[in-house]
Amino acid sequence: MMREKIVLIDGHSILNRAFYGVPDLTNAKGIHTNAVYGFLNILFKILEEEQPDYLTVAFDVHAPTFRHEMYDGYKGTRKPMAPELREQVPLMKQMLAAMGVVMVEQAGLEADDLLGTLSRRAQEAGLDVSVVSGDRDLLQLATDRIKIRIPKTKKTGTEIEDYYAADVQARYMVTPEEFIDVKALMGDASDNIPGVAGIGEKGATKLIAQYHSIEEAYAHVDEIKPARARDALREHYDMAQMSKELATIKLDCEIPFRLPDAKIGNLFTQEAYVLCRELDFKNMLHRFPAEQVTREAVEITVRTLLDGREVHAQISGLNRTAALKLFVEKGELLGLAACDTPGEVSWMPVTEVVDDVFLLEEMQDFFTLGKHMVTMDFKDQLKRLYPRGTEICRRQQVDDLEVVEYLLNPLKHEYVYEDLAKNYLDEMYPTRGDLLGKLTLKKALAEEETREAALKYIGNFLSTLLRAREPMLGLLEAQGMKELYETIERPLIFVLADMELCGMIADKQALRNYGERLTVRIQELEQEIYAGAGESFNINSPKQLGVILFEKLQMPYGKKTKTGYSTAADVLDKLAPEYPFVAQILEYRQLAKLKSTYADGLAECIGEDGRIHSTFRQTITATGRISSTEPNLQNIPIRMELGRLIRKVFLPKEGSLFLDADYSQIELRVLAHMSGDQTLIDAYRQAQDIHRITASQVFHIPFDEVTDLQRRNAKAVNFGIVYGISSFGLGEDLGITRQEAAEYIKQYFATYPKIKQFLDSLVKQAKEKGYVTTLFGRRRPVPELSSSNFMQRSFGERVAMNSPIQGTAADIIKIAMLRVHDRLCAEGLESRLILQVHDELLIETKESERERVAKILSEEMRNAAQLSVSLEVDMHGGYDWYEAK
DNA sequence: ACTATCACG
DNA sequence: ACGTACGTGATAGTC
Repeated sequence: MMREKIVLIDGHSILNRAFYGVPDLTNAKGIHTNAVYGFLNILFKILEEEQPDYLTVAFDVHAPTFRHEMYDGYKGTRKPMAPELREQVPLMKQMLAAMGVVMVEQAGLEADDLLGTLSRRAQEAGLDVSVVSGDRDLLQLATDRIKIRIPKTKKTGTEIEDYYAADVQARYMVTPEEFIDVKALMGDASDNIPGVAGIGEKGATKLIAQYHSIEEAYAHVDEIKPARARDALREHYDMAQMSKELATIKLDCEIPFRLPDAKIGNLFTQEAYVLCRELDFKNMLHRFPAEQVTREAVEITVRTLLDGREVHAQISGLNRTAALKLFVEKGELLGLAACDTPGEVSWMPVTEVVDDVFLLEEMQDFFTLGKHMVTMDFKDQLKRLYPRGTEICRRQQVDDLEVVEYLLNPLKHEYVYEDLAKNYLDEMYPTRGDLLGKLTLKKALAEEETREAALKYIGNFLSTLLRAREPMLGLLEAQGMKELYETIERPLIFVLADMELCGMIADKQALRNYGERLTVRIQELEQEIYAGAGESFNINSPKQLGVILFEKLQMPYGKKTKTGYSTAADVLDKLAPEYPFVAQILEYRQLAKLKSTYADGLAECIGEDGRIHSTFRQTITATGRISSTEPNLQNIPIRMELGRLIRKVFLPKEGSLFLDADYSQIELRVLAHMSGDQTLIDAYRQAQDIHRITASQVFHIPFDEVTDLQRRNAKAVNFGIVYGISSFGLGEDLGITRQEAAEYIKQYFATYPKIKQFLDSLVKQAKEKGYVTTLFGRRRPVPELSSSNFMQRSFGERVAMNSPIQGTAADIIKIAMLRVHDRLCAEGLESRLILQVHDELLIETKESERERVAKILSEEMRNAAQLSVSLEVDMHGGYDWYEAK
């Protein structure tokens, strides 16, 4: 018969491990949650592996101090608990209580002693025991029935080291009981165990392995070698005995503990579910049963309407706002959901008689009553109703709560209705996944069993939209982002929809030819590389390549990644001059990239109209930029000639050409303006070549005598400033020492003192307020700045310096896009804005409109913002994208 | 699902 | 002492 099993967890120790092993996480309310999150992950992993019958977590009564474990568990000193960790202790206990997990803690006893006692008692009761701790001191508890488990939180996941008594012996050369004596001899400053001065880990292990105990060693003290250890033990024997007492974990404490109480029940309770939701532990929710009931404050009635007259009866609500949402899946319109009275939602599915036009008229009815529309995913709805829907909606006030939530919280990775309900209505709704699983809405609506859940989803969604609008817009205004939203983000939705619909011609045949050219060379290189390696292997596998380069061919490796040798381009670049083999690898990599991502990847994206319709995403980036996906048209090669040639496949339509305009150093100009540094402002007023003039001013050299190297260095410093300068990063980039880089930075700040002041003020603001802002009021929270982790805090500082600059530039080009788009429409031109690449706009321009469009594009980009330096624009025309750049 | 790499601004 | 430049997305390999 299988023995029963108990898992005992060292609560504070595991929480501490999790805290340092998991990157800083906060929930929507800013509460730190990483330790609780990491703890639960370890807990679940262990429960899954062990399938135990009993579970207990032991805590110390007083929050203990911890070794500073970020890099080395051994040499660290004890530190008081970080506040971000301290605040998670009660949260952790709350979570465990919610899961019905038994916790033990007792005044005067350390968790070690509780674990020691409980593990022995359980063993005697005939159970298998697992003790889970981050602390190796617990190894003295190991027997052949008591397993000590030490989790290591790595970036690749959690790995657990297991020790039965025999494993301790194998790893440390001593038995678990002897382990106590080893520790007593070597001492442990962090546990206030003095040990014997002059005997370290090695010496202690050797002595105990030989004599098996301190007492026995002392009995043979005259035989001990080396002399230093002998004298030390002789001198400090009393200290050794005292240390042993301190190091010994108690096994026989009085603890009121009854095994049946520790029986594992259902961990995934309603209470735990709610707590996980509140802590934003999204990927833990799947562990809970699907029918998990959630708190819903409002009973929502969803009426399915198949007849227009019924609809009219529904829209008499006095509310000025109507939540309207067209549900569109993969371009297919499923129906319109509407809600203008809380709790009452109408669902009008597309049927044989109800089509786009019908539903558009329903929407129009709401507008006619003077109602505002509130929705999410508005861009997709607009695209589906083009062109009539666009015309109708353009004149309305339509609020997209996804965009609003993005402005309020730009660090989110997904925007879902239930988060809005939770954050702004304090109501908990099931997620789409809870209700529909992986089904499409179409399928869920069609199936009898899932239809109710689908309607519930629609009802919850619309009801949330209707009621969340006001608090969200109120918050937006309170945070000073109303104007940003109303004049930039909200109207931009229309521009992006038009750009996506328009798309860009790509010549499929030309792409194929380009790909074939690459293939020829790739195959040549493959053969040469296999010959050079003496075997064939997968060149695309960094792992295999690393073995070939650094083991078989014995090249010196520069860097290592978590998983092995780094074979990144900057490492290989250093090897290439000496090893032609490496140069071949680099060329192969380059061509393989061009082939897979661009030649083949883009070809797959060409639609039946011969055009590529990228999706521009407005709610992704932390800084306010837009992003481009499926395909990404914002990273088409340009720096290397071979890659740049791809741009020849992008063509304007017959009778049109491309006009492409990009801002010249917009971020540095934004910096000059925002910092108000007169020297930099003047520099922009007098010279074209800003990097050269920077070099001249920073290095005190006449403008005409600046060498190319000096200019290059100045350029790197300028980039560094924009990225949130650090001497390490700059040094890395320029291949100079950190000290030299620091000297450059010092010189730079001496030349432009207001820039230093400005950047410092950004970090200060971020620390005080928790966020930084752009010139147009866009916010970027910087939670990393409150981290106790040096690396994360430094990252926060760089983010605080970079975001206002990158974000302001993003704001400016969005303004330009709106104005360009507006004028093209207003002036009845056929030319279309089709692409934005952060500081660049591309217009497919009718030949007959070339002059007018050129003027519009250049003017609107220059005048998008009035800064203390002018915004300069470089513009080119061409009959493919290569030519227009 | 995650990592490494590399394309762009 | 710690170990990085800021912001993205796509692909291939690996587990």
